[in-house]
Amino acid sequence: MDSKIKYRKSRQRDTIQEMLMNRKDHPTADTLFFELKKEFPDLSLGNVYRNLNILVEQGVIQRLDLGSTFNRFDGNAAPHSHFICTICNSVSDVDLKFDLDVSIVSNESLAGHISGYKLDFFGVCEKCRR
Amino acid sequence: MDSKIKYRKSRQRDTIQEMLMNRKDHPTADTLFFELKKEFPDLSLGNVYRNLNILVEQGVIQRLDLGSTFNRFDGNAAPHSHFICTICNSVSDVDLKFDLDVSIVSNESLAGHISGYKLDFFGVCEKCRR
DNA sequence: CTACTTGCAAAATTTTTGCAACTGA
DNA sequence: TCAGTTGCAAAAATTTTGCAAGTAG
Repeated sequence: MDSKIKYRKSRQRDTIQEMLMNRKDHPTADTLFFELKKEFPDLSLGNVYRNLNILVEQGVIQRLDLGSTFNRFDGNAAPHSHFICTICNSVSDVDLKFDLDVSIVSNESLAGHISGYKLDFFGVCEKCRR
Repeated sequence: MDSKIKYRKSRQRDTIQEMLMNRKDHPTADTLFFELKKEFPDLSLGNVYRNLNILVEQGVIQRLDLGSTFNRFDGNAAPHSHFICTICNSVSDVDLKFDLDVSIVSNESLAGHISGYKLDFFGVCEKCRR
Protein backbone atom coordinates (compact mmCIF):
# COMPACT_ATOMS: atom_id res chain seq x y z
CA MET A 1 0.00 0.00 0.00
CA ASP A 2 3.05 2.13 0.42
CA SER A 3 3.26 3.82 -2.96
CA LYS A 4 7.00 3.28 -3.25
CA ILE A 5 6.68 -0.49 -3.12
CA LYS A 6 7.70 -2.38 -6.21
CA TYR A 7 5.15 -5.13 -6.47
CA ARG A 8 6.27 -8.57 -7.42
CA LYS A 9 4.20 -10.90 -9.54
CA SER A 10 1.99 -13.23 -7.55
CA ARG A 11 -0.18 -16.03 -8.84
CA GLN A 12 -2.80 -15.21 -6.26
CA ARG A 13 -3.04 -11.59 -7.28
CA ASP A 14 -2.94 -12.43 -10.98
CA THR A 15 -5.81 -14.84 -10.49
CA ILE A 16 -7.86 -12.26 -8.64
CA GLN A 17 -7.38 -9.78 -11.43
CA GLU A 18 -8.17 -12.33 -14.10
CA MET A 19 -11.25 -13.51 -12.24
CA LEU A 20 -12.49 -9.96 -11.90
CA MET A 21 -11.98 -9.24 -15.55
CA ASN A 22 -13.78 -12.37 -16.61
CA ARG A 23 -16.94 -11.93 -14.63
CA LYS A 24 -19.41 -9.19 -15.23
CA ASP A 25 -21.17 -9.31 -11.90
CA HIS A 26 -19.26 -7.07 -9.54
CA PRO A 27 -18.29 -9.40 -6.73
CA THR A 28 -17.53 -8.59 -3.13
CA ALA A 29 -14.25 -9.54 -1.47
CA ASP A 30 -16.06 -12.38 0.22
CA THR A 31 -17.50 -13.77 -3.00
CA LEU A 32 -14.06 -13.72 -4.57
CA PHE A 33 -12.62 -15.35 -1.50
CA PHE A 34 -14.92 -18.37 -1.76
CA GLU A 35 -14.35 -18.63 -5.49
CA LEU A 36 -10.57 -18.42 -5.09
CA LYS A 37 -10.59 -20.88 -2.25
CA LYS A 38 -11.20 -23.62 -4.85
CA GLU A 39 -7.87 -22.88 -6.44
CA PHE A 40 -6.00 -21.80 -3.31
CA PRO A 41 -7.35 -23.97 -0.51
CA ASP A 42 -5.55 -22.18 2.27
CA LEU A 43 -6.15 -18.69 1.06
CA SER A 44 -7.09 -16.16 3.69
CA LEU A 45 -9.65 -13.41 3.33
CA GLY A 46 -7.14 -10.89 4.62
CA ASN A 47 -4.94 -11.46 1.61
CA VAL A 48 -7.82 -11.13 -0.78
CA TYR A 49 -8.31 -7.67 0.66
CA ARG A 50 -4.60 -6.97 0.54
CA ASN A 51 -4.41 -7.95 -3.10
CA LEU A 52 -7.56 -6.12 -4.06
CA ASN A 53 -6.16 -2.98 -2.50
CA ILE A 54 -2.93 -3.37 -4.42
CA LEU A 55 -4.80 -3.87 -7.69
CA VAL A 56 -6.88 -0.78 -6.98
CA GLU A 57 -3.73 1.16 -6.22
CA GLN A 58 -2.16 -0.06 -9.46
CA GLY A 59 -5.25 1.16 -11.24
CA VAL A 60 -6.12 -2.11 -12.92
CA ILE A 61 -9.42 -2.63 -11.08
CA GLN A 62 -11.74 -0.33 -9.19
CA ARG A 63 -13.53 -0.46 -5.90
CA LEU A 64 -17.26 0.25 -6.12
CA ASP A 65 -19.13 1.86 -3.30
CA LEU A 66 -22.75 1.58 -4.17
CA GLY A 67 -24.52 2.22 -0.94
CA SER A 68 -24.20 -1.19 0.64
CA THR A 69 -22.34 -1.93 3.81
CA PHE A 70 -19.61 -3.67 1.82
CA ASN A 71 -17.60 -2.89 -1.28
CA ARG A 72 -17.78 -4.52 -4.65
CA PHE A 73 -14.94 -4.73 -7.13
CA ASP A 74 -14.92 -4.12 -10.85
CA GLY A 75 -12.36 -5.55 -13.28
CA ASN A 76 -12.87 -2.54 -15.49
CA ALA A 77 -10.90 0.33 -14.01
CA ALA A 78 -12.22 2.93 -16.43
CA PRO A 79 -14.88 5.15 -14.90
CA HIS A 80 -18.31 4.01 -15.99
CA SER A 81 -21.85 3.93 -14.66
CA HIS A 82 -23.74 1.11 -13.00
CA PHE A 83 -27.31 0.00 -12.66
CA ILE A 84 -28.23 -1.34 -9.24
CA CYS A 85 -31.33 -3.48 -8.85
CA THR A 86 -33.25 -2.31 -5.82
CA ILE A 87 -34.73 -5.79 -5.36
CA CYS A 88 -31.81 -8.21 -5.66
CA ASN A 89 -28.98 -5.67 -5.39
CA SER A 90 -27.29 -6.99 -8.48
CA VAL A 91 -25.01 -4.56 -10.26
CA SER A 92 -24.60 -4.29 -14.01
CA ASP A 93 -22.68 -1.99 -16.27
CA VAL A 94 -24.39 0.87 -18.01
CA ASP A 95 -23.27 2.50 -21.22
CA LEU A 96 -23.97 6.14 -21.69
CA LYS A 97 -24.77 7.51 -25.13
CA PHE A 98 -22.99 10.72 -24.30
CA ASP A 99 -20.56 11.84 -21.71
CA LEU A 100 -22.24 13.88 -19.04
CA ASP A 101 -21.95 17.61 -19.60
CA VAL A 102 -20.72 18.99 -16.30
CA SER A 103 -22.20 22.38 -17.12
CA ILE A 104 -25.49 21.19 -15.67
CA VAL A 105 -24.01 22.22 -12.33
CA SER A 106 -25.09 25.69 -11.40
CA ASN A 107 -22.82 26.36 -8.41
CA GLU A 108 -20.43 28.82 -10.01
CA SER A 109 -17.73 28.38 -7.43
CA LEU A 110 -17.55 24.67 -8.08
CA ALA A 111 -18.41 24.36 -11.73
CA GLY A 112 -14.96 25.12 -13.01
CA HIS A 113 -13.28 22.77 -10.61
CA ILE A 114 -15.11 19.54 -11.13
CA SER A 115 -12.63 16.87 -12.05
CA GLY A 116 -14.97 13.91 -12.17
CA TYR A 117 -18.38 12.56 -11.40
CA LYS A 118 -20.04 9.34 -10.43
CA LEU A 119 -23.39 8.51 -11.95
CA ASP A 120 -25.31 5.40 -11.00
CA PHE A 121 -28.82 4.31 -11.79
CA PHE A 122 -31.41 2.46 -9.79
CA GLY A 123 -34.38 0.36 -10.78
CA VAL A 124 -35.61 -3.20 -10.99
CA CYS A 125 -33.55 -5.53 -13.14
CA GLU A 126 -34.98 -7.70 -15.89
CA LYS A 127 -34.77 -10.86 -13.82
CA CYS A 128 -36.66 -9.33 -10.91
CA ARG A 129 -39.32 -7.86 -13.16
CA ARG A 130 -40.52 -11.32 -14.12
CA MET B 1 -36.97 -0.02 12.43
CA ASP B 2 -39.98 -2.22 12.25
CA SER B 3 -42.16 -0.35 9.79
CA LYS B 4 -45.31 -0.86 11.86
CA ILE B 5 -43.93 1.01 14.83
CA LYS B 6 -45.66 4.21 15.80
CA TYR B 7 -42.83 6.47 16.78
CA ARG B 8 -43.22 8.65 19.77
CA LYS B 9 -41.75 12.12 20.01
CA SER B 10 -38.32 12.23 21.59
CA ARG B 11 -36.28 15.27 22.45
CA GLN B 12 -33.13 13.44 21.46
CA ARG B 13 -34.42 12.54 18.03
CA ASP B 14 -35.91 15.98 17.49
CA THR B 15 -32.59 17.55 18.33
CA ILE B 16 -30.76 15.28 15.91
CA GLN B 17 -33.13 16.22 13.12
CA GLU B 18 -32.91 19.91 13.93
CA MET B 19 -29.13 19.79 14.14
CA LEU B 20 -28.95 18.04 10.81
CA MET B 21 -31.22 20.56 9.16
CA ASN B 22 -29.28 23.50 10.53
CA ARG B 23 -25.84 22.49 9.40
CA LYS B 24 -24.82 22.30 5.80
CA ASP B 25 -21.80 20.09 6.25
CA HIS B 26 -22.99 16.51 6.12
CA PRO B 27 -21.90 15.10 9.44
CA THR B 28 -21.14 11.54 10.38
CA ALA B 29 -22.92 9.78 13.23
CA ASP B 30 -19.82 10.26 15.31
CA THR B 31 -19.64 13.99 14.68
CA LEU B 32 -23.28 14.34 15.67
CA PHE B 33 -22.65 12.24 18.73
CA PHE B 34 -19.97 14.58 20.05
CA GLU B 35 -22.04 17.63 19.25
CA LEU B 36 -25.12 16.16 20.94
CA LYS B 37 -23.12 15.06 23.95
CA LYS B 38 -22.99 18.72 25.01
CA GLU B 39 -26.73 18.77 25.37
CA PHE B 40 -27.23 15.14 26.43
CA PRO B 41 -24.20 14.27 28.55
CA ASP B 42 -25.00 10.59 28.86
CA LEU B 43 -26.04 10.03 25.31
CA SER B 44 -24.79 6.85 23.71
CA LEU B 45 -23.56 6.47 20.16
CA GLY B 46 -25.84 3.49 19.68
CA ASN B 47 -28.87 5.68 20.14
CA VAL B 48 -27.59 8.26 17.72
CA TYR B 49 -27.52 5.48 15.14
CA ARG B 50 -30.92 4.23 16.22
CA ASN B 51 -32.43 7.66 15.86
CA LEU B 52 -30.70 8.40 12.59
CA ASN B 53 -32.10 5.17 11.19
CA ILE B 54 -35.59 6.08 12.33
CA LEU B 55 -35.31 9.51 10.75
CA VAL B 56 -34.11 7.94 7.51
CA GLU B 57 -37.00 5.51 7.62
CA GLN B 58 -39.42 8.36 8.21
CA GLY B 59 -37.96 10.05 5.17
CA VAL B 60 -37.03 13.28 6.89
CA ILE B 61 -33.27 12.92 6.43
CA GLN B 62 -31.09 10.83 4.15
CA ARG B 63 -28.06 8.67 4.57
CA LEU B 64 -25.20 9.50 2.21
CA ASP B 65 -22.79 6.88 1.02
CA LEU B 66 -20.04 8.73 -0.71
CA GLY B 67 -17.25 6.26 -0.90
CA SER B 68 -15.85 6.60 2.58
CA THR B 69 -15.77 3.87 5.16
CA PHE B 70 -18.53 5.61 7.10
CA ASN B 71 -21.85 7.20 6.31
CA ARG B 72 -22.75 10.84 6.39
CA PHE B 73 -26.22 12.20 7.00
CA ASP B 74 -28.08 14.96 5.23
CA GLY B 75 -30.93 16.97 6.74
CA ASN B 76 -32.36 17.42 3.26
CA ALA B 77 -34.17 14.23 2.33
CA ALA B 78 -34.89 15.28 -1.24
CA PRO B 79 -32.58 13.63 -3.75
CA HIS B 80 -29.84 16.03 -4.78
CA SER B 81 -26.23 15.93 -5.85
CA HIS B 82 -23.09 16.50 -3.84
CA PHE B 83 -19.61 17.75 -4.43
CA ILE B 84 -16.89 15.87 -2.57
CA CYS B 85 -13.49 17.47 -2.11
CA THR B 86 -10.82 14.93 -2.89
CA ILE B 87 -8.39 16.69 -0.56
CA CYS B 88 -10.31 17.37 2.65
CA ASN B 89 -13.29 15.08 1.98
CA SER B 90 -15.76 17.81 2.75
CA VAL B 91 -19.17 17.43 1.19
CA SER B 92 -21.29 20.26 -0.15
CA ASP B 93 -24.59 20.44 -1.95
CA VAL B 94 -24.74 20.91 -5.68
CA ASP B 95 -27.61 22.42 -7.63
CA LEU B 96 -28.23 21.17 -11.10
CA LYS B 97 -29.52 23.52 -13.77
CA PHE B 98 -31.56 20.74 -15.30
CA ASP B 99 -32.74 17.39 -14.22
CA LEU B 100 -30.66 14.63 -15.74
CA ASP B 101 -32.20 13.13 -18.85
CA VAL B 102 -32.12 9.39 -18.30
CA SER B 103 -32.17 8.78 -22.04
CA ILE B 104 -28.41 9.11 -22.05
CA VAL B 105 -28.41 5.45 -21.06
CA SER B 106 -27.99 3.24 -24.09
CA ASN B 107 -28.74 -0.18 -22.57
CA GLU B 108 -32.17 -0.77 -24.05
CA SER B 109 -33.15 -3.42 -21.57
CA LEU B 110 -32.61 -1.09 -18.66
CA ALA B 111 -33.45 2.30 -20.06
CA GLY B 112 -37.18 2.02 -19.55
CA HIS B 113 -36.86 0.75 -16.03
CA ILE B 114 -34.66 3.30 -14.40
CA SER B 115 -36.44 4.72 -11.40
CA GLY B 116 -33.72 6.96 -10.10
CA TYR B 117 -30.10 7.96 -10.25
CA LYS B 118 -27.37 9.24 -8.03
CA LEU B 119 -24.99 11.82 -9.38
CA ASP B 120 -22.06 13.13 -7.37
CA PHE B 121 -19.14 15.30 -8.36
CA PHE B 122 -15.52 15.29 -7.32
CA GLY B 123 -12.88 17.96 -7.30
CA VAL B 124 -10.92 20.27 -5.02
CA CYS B 125 -13.00 22.63 -2.93
CA GLU B 126 -12.43 26.36 -2.78
CA LYS B 127 -10.78 26.20 0.62
CA CYS B 128 -8.28 23.56 -0.47
CA ARG B 129 -7.46 25.39 -3.68
CA ARG B 130 -5.94 28.26 -1.74
C1' DC C 1 19.94 -12.14 -0.43
C1' DT C 2 16.43 -8.91 -0.16
C1' DA C 3 12.15 -7.41 -0.43
C1' DC C 4 7.56 -8.69 -1.55
C1' DT C 5 3.83 -12.25 -0.49
C1' DT C 6 1.23 -15.35 2.24
C1' DG C 7 -1.47 -17.58 6.20
C1' DC C 8 -3.03 -16.95 10.49
C1' DA C 9 -4.92 -14.59 14.08
C1' DA C 10 -5.81 -10.47 16.33
C1' DA C 11 -7.38 -5.86 15.97
C1' DA C 12 -9.68 -1.79 14.12
C1' DT C 13 -13.72 0.59 12.45
C1' DT C 14 -18.40 1.44 11.83
C1' DT C 15 -22.97 0.05 12.89
C1' DT C 16 -26.44 -2.93 15.15
C1' DT C 17 -28.65 -5.22 18.97
C1' DG C 18 -30.30 -7.22 23.72
C1' DC C 19 -31.83 -5.95 27.93
C1' DA C 20 -33.60 -3.57 31.84
C1' DA C 21 -34.89 0.90 33.40
C1' DC C 22 -37.37 4.94 32.03
C1' DT C 23 -40.90 7.94 29.89
C1' DG C 24 -44.53 10.05 26.96
C1' DA C 25 -49.35 9.84 25.62
C1' DT D 1 -50.60 1.32 31.56
C1' DC D 2 -48.30 0.27 27.31
C1' DA D 3 -45.50 0.75 23.65
C1' DG D 4 -41.69 3.45 22.32
C1' DT D 5 -37.01 5.43 24.06
C1' DT D 6 -32.67 5.38 26.39
C1' DG D 7 -27.96 3.93 28.35
C1' DC D 8 -24.92 0.46 28.58
C1' DA D 9 -22.35 -3.11 27.00
C1' DA D 10 -21.76 -6.73 23.96
C1' DA D 11 -21.89 -8.30 19.31
C1' DA D 12 -21.95 -8.11 14.27
C1' DA D 13 -20.03 -7.02 9.86
C1' DT D 14 -16.45 -5.55 6.97
C1' DT D 15 -11.74 -4.43 6.42
C1' DT D 16 -6.95 -3.83 8.08
C1' DT D 17 -2.67 -5.18 10.28
C1' DG D 18 1.42 -7.65 12.81
C1' DC D 19 4.26 -11.32 12.56
C1' DA D 20 6.90 -15.22 11.12
C1' DA D 21 7.56 -18.31 7.40
C1' DG D 22 7.74 -18.67 2.42
C1' DT D 23 9.15 -17.15 -2.31
C1' DA D 24 10.30 -14.42 -6.60
C1' DG D 25 13.93 -12.08 -8.93
